[in-house]
Amino acid sequence: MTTTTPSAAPGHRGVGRTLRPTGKVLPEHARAHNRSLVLQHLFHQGPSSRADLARSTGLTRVTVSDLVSVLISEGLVAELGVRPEGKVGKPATLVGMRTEEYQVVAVDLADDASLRGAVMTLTGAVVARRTVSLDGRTGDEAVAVLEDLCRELLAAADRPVVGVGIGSPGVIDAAGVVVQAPNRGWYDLPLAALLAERLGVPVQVANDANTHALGEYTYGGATGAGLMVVTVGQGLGAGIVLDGALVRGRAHAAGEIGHVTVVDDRDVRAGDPEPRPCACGRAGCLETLLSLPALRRATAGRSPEESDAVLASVGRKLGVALAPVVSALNLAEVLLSGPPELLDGALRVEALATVRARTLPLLGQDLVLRMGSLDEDGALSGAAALVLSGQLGVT
Amino acid sequence: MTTTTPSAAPGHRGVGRTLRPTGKVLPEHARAHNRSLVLQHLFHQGPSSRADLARSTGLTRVTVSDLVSVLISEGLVAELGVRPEGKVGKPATLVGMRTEEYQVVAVDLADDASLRGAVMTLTGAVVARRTVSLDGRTGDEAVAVLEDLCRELLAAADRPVVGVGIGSPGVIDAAGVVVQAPNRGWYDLPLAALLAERLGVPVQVANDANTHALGEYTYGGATGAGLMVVTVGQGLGAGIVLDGALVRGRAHAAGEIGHVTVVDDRDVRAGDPEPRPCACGRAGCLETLLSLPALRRATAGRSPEESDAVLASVGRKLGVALAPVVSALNLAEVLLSGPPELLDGALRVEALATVRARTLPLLGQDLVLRMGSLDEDGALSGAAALVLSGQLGVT
DNA sequence: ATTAGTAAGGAAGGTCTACTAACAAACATG
DNA sequence: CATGTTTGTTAGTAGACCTTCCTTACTAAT
Repeated sequence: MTTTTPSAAPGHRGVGRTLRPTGKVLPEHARAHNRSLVLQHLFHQGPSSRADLARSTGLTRVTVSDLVSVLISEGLVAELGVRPEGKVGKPATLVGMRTEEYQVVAVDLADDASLRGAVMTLTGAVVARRTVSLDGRTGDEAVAVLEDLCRELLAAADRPVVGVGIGSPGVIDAAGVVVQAPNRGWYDLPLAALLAERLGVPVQVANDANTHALGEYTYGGATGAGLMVVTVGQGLGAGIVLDGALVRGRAHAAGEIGHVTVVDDRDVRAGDPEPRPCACGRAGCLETLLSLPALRRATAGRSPEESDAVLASVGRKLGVALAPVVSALNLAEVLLSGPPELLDGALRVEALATVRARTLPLLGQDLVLRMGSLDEDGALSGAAALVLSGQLGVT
Repeated sequence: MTTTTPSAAPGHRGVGRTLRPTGKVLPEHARAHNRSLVLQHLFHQGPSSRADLARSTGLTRVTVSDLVSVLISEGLVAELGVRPEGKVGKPATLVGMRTEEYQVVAVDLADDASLRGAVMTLTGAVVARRTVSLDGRTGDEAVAVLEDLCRELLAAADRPVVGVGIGSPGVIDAAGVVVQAPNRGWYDLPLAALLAERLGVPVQVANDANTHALGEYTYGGATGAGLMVVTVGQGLGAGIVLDGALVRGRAHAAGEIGHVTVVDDRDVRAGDPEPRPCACGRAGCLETLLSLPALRRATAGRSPEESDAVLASVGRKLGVALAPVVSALNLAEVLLSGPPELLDGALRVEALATVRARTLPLLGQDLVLRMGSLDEDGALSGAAALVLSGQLGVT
């Protein structure tokens, strides 16, 4: 660094201790932003005329025409002929994003035993699938398996591939470096950069729960004004979208709600069963109640009524944990992702009731707590959304 | 509106249901951003040379020189002579923000009975104070009292005033419209626009707890990567700063954690006293335990040991409510604002211990939970920070 | 059939922004 | 004293968007 500046101006009371992230903005960044804006509208609104795009983006027709012509020359957008509906004036020429002419490779690493991948169109339709077993391999060997899977999927694509998106458990920073993913034995592994170099294709990597949230926002039509997606799988994760952007957190660990304590000795005194030990080394974590293994164990061999009672009690714990988050962030939507037969019943109903009962009515009343719109391919859709976001700026 | 676009392209599975906030970016916006960037560095790092600014912003010396010359012509920045420390090369000309040559009017509406205001320099030093009693006036009358106070403060300023910043309880949107502030009898009141027109000066209005958080970030040197400021006063509020920006929430009600339920019948079974009724119409809200009236009532006439026990139990409740938020957002810092004799002892210690005990060690271990750096003028500093942010882009 | 009127899209020219390249000024050092 | 280093400025260039004006193509009214 340079030797900078005298300590402080008079009157500064300790201002400026912390590093503030700053960044210059160049006109070309504005251009990229506006380009994404056009793509965004075409993606979500479907084919439009240039004039339509000008109206909805606020840019002039000239600028939109210019941006569109670049997008057409790149092949991302195509003219689709004249709009049929007749009105006064010159008929509009529709342009549309060529969402079926490009593909994305999406990989879901949520499962401990196997890697699931797919080739998808830009709209999230699955074109081909591949699944490979890990057979206990971890570390560099697991990376090699992942790389092979990606190659296979890239070969299976029958259209140009925009990029590879990977949703993985663990703590992953914005550059796609896996800070830690204990299940895979990955620590400080620059997975995105590494695969991008080996595959020769852009690669985006992010936490699986976070990508899931992004997927619900991009493909599921969820709001971006305050969204939390709770993913129930082997473990429990969550992703939060505020103001259209993923929340990452100080150490890139935002969304790790699986290990919030929800059962302690006070709860036992109030009538709860003993807290179960958790893989994290403590006990009573939410994940010990709300995860597929935990839910299956708790409902196995029970009558429907008994199961519902158990699921409701888990829903209540979830609601208790969600209430402060909903309040602090004034969330609009909380989505649950996982098997509907376990989640979309007493559990969900009780969770919503609990959140409503425990928050300011102003905050809780309008809250939506529902199942995610994405099916079992939600994780893959999220990984695809990651590519759309990273490569095209479309969310 | 126009008649837009056919419903959707084939393959769109319900994409684009919700309105996505978008906005074009023009080169002039980039310019404004870079201008703020320069001001920001001068504000926080103190006087620097143009070359220093170029290095720390990433802009070229030419561009920085250009921006600085504009700022100088506007009077916001001044040359301060040559840097004393001799090194090789041409000596640097220091330029600095003229923080003492401009003033800000800040008003704190947190108190139910009176309005506190001050004239402050841009660095947050108080130049003059005024306080007026409301005498029970509400609605338009309260607005009139506020307007008079602002006029008085504007007259008391002996330097040009950059703007008026107001921190008020209630739900307030980004445009400074008071959606609801029951204590004042304000509903859908465009307070910022109204006062700006009457006073002829830019006016910024935001929730008092949110401004407080902004103040800790701007003046207190708190991190912007994940900050929550919990303000304990007549009631309980909070503000959250993520990625350098205030979280506003779906209905502009982010930070309303005062009415999260923390005592219910299960807690009673576990040994807690009966939940107290709350002003919100429910019972057992955090605010019924953690607010100045509640804390004073709970500690009045108690021995220090008894008081500490009470405060610790309140701290525990706070910790239980904070744990899910800290986990979900991976917060870096939680600050408490209010009387240190009540907060900065057993309460804070127990709250931190509770959060740590109830969150993933990775998340809780590095968490800082401390008193805010701002003194009793914290609310005013926050209001001043609001003006800096709104008018100059400095946070 | 003709004439208005309306809307879409493109071409020309202008302004703004930041960049690169080159240079003069001012100082420390060998 | 010559040399090298750093600062800040001047001049020229490329990019990005804007305003204005024009042509094209269609509907609606006469």
